[in-house]
Amino acid sequence: MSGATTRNTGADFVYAELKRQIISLELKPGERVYEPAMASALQVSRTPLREAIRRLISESLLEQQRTGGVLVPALDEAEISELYEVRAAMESLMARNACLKATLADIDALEGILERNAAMVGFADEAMKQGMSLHGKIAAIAGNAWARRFHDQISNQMERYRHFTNSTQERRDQALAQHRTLVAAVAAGSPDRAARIAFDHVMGARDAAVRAMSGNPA
Amino acid sequence: MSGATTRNTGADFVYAELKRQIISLELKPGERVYEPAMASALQVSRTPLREAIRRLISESLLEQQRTGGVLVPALDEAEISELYEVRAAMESLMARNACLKATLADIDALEGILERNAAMVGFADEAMKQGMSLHGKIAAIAGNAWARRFHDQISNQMERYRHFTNSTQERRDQALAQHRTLVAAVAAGSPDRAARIAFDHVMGARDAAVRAMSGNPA
DNA sequence: CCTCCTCGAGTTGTATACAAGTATGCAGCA
DNA sequence: TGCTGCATACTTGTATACAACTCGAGGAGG
Repeated sequence: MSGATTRNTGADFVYAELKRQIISLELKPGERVYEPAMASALQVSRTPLREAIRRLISESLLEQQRTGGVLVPALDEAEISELYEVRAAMESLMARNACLKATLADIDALEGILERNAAMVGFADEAMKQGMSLHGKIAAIAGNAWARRFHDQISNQMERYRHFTNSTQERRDQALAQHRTLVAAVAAGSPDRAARIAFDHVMGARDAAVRAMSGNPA
Repeated sequence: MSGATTRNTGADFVYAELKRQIISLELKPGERVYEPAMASALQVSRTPLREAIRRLISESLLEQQRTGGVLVPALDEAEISELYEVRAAMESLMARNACLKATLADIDALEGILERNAAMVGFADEAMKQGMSLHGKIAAIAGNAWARRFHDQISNQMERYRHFTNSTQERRDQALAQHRTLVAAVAAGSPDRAARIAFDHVMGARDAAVRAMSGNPA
């Protein structure tokens, strides 16, 4: 038995590949996608390509223009702030729920992640990954599928802005400290406090990103 | 010049019509959708139908099974709680932002809606509409397109559960009172308080809905 | 010179034909 | 009886052909 969650269809492959190209900026913001060219590049016919494009449009990873035709959405400095805000709302909710549902084993797991995270100080990429895994664990504990869905969608969008929002070492140290207080709040079973910390944590990241962008105009 | 936002395509019509049927429960939860039958019922070929189906799947208004084939998602009592939570997070965020951005004219508009709302006491449907329009105005003031998007998606999902979560007159009175305090917080420029009120307001609706459902098992 | 129109290349939208996969019922057999 | 394997009808997935539309170039007329 393979663990595949869906039948392996060409449209799914095209979806994944296009998504990857968009998120990695391999397809440039503002660039138009022509169906015949893209279809032959991916070695499929226009039919599965179009189905993949529809999915991507409904996730705002592609954009349809009124006249017909499809575009990679342009990057917009104002949008990134909105993305952070929604992410803050989602993580805040998940922190609250995690607080209400966490078992002792869950709390041990969170603290374990925190320790490994602390060991990564100075390695930006690894620290980033650990931060993601902390959040992933919290999301799993919270167990709200819709929140996770939206959070993932937001993360995909934000990935496109990554190059413009590089974080500093100082910022990463601060993040680690905030993660500590967050886990402490979960361990203490204080949902309001956990929610507040998660919210402020992401909003702080927003402010840092906005500052970094205005300092580093694209 | 027509105000149409997109070219009038068959796929768009099919999308809107299917969405309507799903939300209104005209298509029953758990029911399978067969492409040839649905295509001929809507008088289009399978091609635009399939594109509409893909969009609906990515909004979770349809569900794809591993074997291929598409289903109207079943109603799930556990899910509605998650939907309310995410909606609470979104409205809370929007209330906060509205607080930060509202002009004096905006506040006047909110208070106007509140007055008209109060006049509707006793008319459940009208009161519901006014409640929506209050929230719509707050969303417009907040101006976070992603939050609005997600909120709309959640609202569509919740619509399917509407029949099982009828509210009481007492609950509607309470909602009106909470709306008053929310607008007051916005007028006073207290973002934290506004956010908190909005969150608790929706979470209260969640609790009421969950109670109503366990009392009225579907 | 400017405006408007026409025409044509090229693109998207739709229908249909075909290939691949899935489920159901029935015969054969232990 | 209960199970296996197969044949068949039907469904979905893909390719291709065709229709409708968009946009730009270029010429006619003002």
